[in-house]
Amino acid sequence: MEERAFSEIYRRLFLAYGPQGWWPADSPFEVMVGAVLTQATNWRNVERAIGNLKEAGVLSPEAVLQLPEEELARLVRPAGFYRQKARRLKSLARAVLSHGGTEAFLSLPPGKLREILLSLPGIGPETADSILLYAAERPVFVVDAYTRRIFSRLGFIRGNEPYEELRALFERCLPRDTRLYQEYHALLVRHGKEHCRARPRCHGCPLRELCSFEKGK
DNA sequence: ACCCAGGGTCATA
DNA sequence: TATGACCATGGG
Repeated sequence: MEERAFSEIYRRLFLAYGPQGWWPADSPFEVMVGAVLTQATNWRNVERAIGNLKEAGVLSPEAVLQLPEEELARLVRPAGFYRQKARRLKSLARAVLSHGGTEAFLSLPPGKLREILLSLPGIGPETADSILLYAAERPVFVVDAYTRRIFSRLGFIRGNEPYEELRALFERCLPRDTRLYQEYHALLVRHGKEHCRARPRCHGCPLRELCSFEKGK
């Protein structure tokens, strides 16, 4: 049904922007940390926070668990929501270690891993799936706000569907391929920032021929 | 002075 | 199921 269209959109995005090299991180645990810190937050600010963690030498589950919560909060402060994020990182680190470390944790069966992640405070479907896709490298399609906005403006969805419904839609319409999902999500974020913000800048949009949104102006 | 950013939780109806 | 308030920093 939409298989053709979804693949065509990917093709155009890749042609327009090229490979995005996601997720930008030096280790799987850094991916997990970034996934929490970037919640409703500009990536720039996340980079500062992660820089602080590296500088302090605490970018490991062991160190995060050791560090007093107030100290952790001070380090991740540039990322905003820093008190709850410090708490969230703590509980994530605790879960990782209780399953034998990052490697063992990420090697759990994907369904089981997803269940554990979702049971943690402050980890919802998008954060969990980002970890599954970019840290555990499992073929899970990540649905974020840009995905909703872009595809609703293209006319394929309303935009307010439940998370699982959209994830199922994308996974049904695309080949089950981890690299494809990684690149697709990254391209959607790139395209969203560039052309599909709340205040749209449709001029020069690589998807304009497919977009039913411009007419509404 | 606004608006927004690579969400999630909780209370309410 | 579906809104709304809240969390907080930094850039445009």
